[in-house]
Amino acid sequence: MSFPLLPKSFFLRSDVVKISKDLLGKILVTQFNNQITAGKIVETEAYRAPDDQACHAKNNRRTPRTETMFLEGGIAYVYICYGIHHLFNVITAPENMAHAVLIRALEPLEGVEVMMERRGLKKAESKLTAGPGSLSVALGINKKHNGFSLISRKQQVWIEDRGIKVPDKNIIASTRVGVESAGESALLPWRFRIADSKWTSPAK
DNA sequence: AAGAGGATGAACT
DNA sequence: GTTCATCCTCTTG
Repeated sequence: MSFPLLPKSFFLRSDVVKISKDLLGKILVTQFNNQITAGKIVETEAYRAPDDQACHAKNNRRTPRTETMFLEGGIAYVYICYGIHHLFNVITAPENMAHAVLIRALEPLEGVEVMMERRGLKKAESKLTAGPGSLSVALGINKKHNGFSLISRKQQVWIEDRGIKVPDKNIIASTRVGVESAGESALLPWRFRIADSKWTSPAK
């Protein structure tokens, strides 16, 4: 079986909020050491420079870390949070527009045994892949994948479209997690979850 | 060169 | 609900 990948044009659109919703129901796949792990995206957050003050690249701030965000859409942005957690984002929009979608939770589909082993869990409970730090561990994603292309299978991380449609009425929008210090931007309803999924991280 | 703080998660009480 | 692990990045001096 071979499902189509999301085309570059999917990522190059300028509305990162729309893309965040469109990514719900898509399949994030990794293949490291010939082990496939895959999960349906059930929770995302949009980050949009320059106006969004919760975004690392707010006010188009360029640093060695944020430089990835200014690259052309269709690549991964992975950074370390709190010194421990590797957070996986999808970069969108054309070059020099620093937009990103944080993937916050997955519904495990393939390689569940591998994921459980990586997470040190004995059961496929929701904490296996709920929360951005957890899903990165489950899929084997870490900082070294920063900048990897998502639009081919060659760099072991990609996103498939398996034809799952998530209607608007099944999408819960709410404020983003952990951005309280971002002033007015903290109020933006840019966190999106699939309403009937048990695999998302908890409501606030 | 030093210090503060962070797009979290786990283990507590 | 609270604490804290743990370290990289950025700012300041």
